[in-house]
Amino acid sequence: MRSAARTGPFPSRLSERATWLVSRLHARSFGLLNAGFESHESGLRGYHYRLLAALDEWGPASQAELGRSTGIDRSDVTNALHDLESRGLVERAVDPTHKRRNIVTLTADGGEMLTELDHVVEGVQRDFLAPLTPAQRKQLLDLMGRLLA
Amino acid sequence: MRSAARTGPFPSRLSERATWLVSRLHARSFGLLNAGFESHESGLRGYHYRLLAALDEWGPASQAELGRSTGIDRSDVTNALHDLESRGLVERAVDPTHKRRNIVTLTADGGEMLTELDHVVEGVQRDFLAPLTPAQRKQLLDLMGRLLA
DNA sequence: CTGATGTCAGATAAACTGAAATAC
DNA sequence: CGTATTTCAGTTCATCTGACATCA
Repeated sequence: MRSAARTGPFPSRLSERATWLVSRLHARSFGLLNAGFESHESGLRGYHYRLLAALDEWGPASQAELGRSTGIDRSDVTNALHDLESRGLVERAVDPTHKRRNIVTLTADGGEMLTELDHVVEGVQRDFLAPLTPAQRKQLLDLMGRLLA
Repeated sequence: MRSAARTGPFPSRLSERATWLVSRLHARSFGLLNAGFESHESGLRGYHYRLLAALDEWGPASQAELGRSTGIDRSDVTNALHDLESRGLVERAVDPTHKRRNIVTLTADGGEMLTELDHVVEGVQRDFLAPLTPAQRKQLLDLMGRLLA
């Protein structure tokens, strides 16, 4: 093994690479999420949850704003919102002040669905963070939030 | 916004969902990594780096072991190793004690390539962790490591 | 026979690209 | 004209599935 011979400001060990750790964590949380959504049988997936949660957290928004706040591509926002609208979980109305723009609003049904999906995500988060103490969980969420701020 | 009305052991805000944070962080680090590998012009990507780094970190291994330690699927390990072998960065030899198994070894050229790619990944890590203090970076890597242990 | 391994062909689905039409 | 929004069609690429032959 060559790593022992290296020196430098950053670790050379794969297990200390932030990119690798994040990638592995993503794979795990993604798998847990998919299993959770699958078991819920609503047919909704990560994209849909993200959009519902964003509408709940930040209120009505245009599709472009939703895309920016959730990190979902504008064209994928369109597709996912189409699914949500056809189920009555969101409503799209033309913005009177800017007729090209849609104002997307969470409906009552959408709120209920979000609450259900939230339980799924809560369960996933519980499993995902299980190895950590409550203080460590808080710390991790805080640090990840700082990175994204 | 409905979130203010919720109560429970876990946050209802999207920005405090571990799954969402990890997903966003992954997207960012993935983008940075891709840009880094692209600029390096070696034609190698994340898979290749992971395998080279795993061989460096844990020494020669079978393909199945590599798959388990890196989280890469067996069939993808086969493909990526084919690329690496054709460039002389790794060598594959049949395990004399188990003829179905290949022992994969990092070559000298592979070690040099890894060092180069490591510089790319170091740069990415520097950018990625820039918002955090050195102490916070250490803490984050530690917490992520615990989750994966 | 059971189980692990390496290989191959193909499917899946999130993420991205490019272009068009509309509105400011 | 330049910019932003929505939509559509198609692409990319990491990841996963299923099957098969080989060997302990």
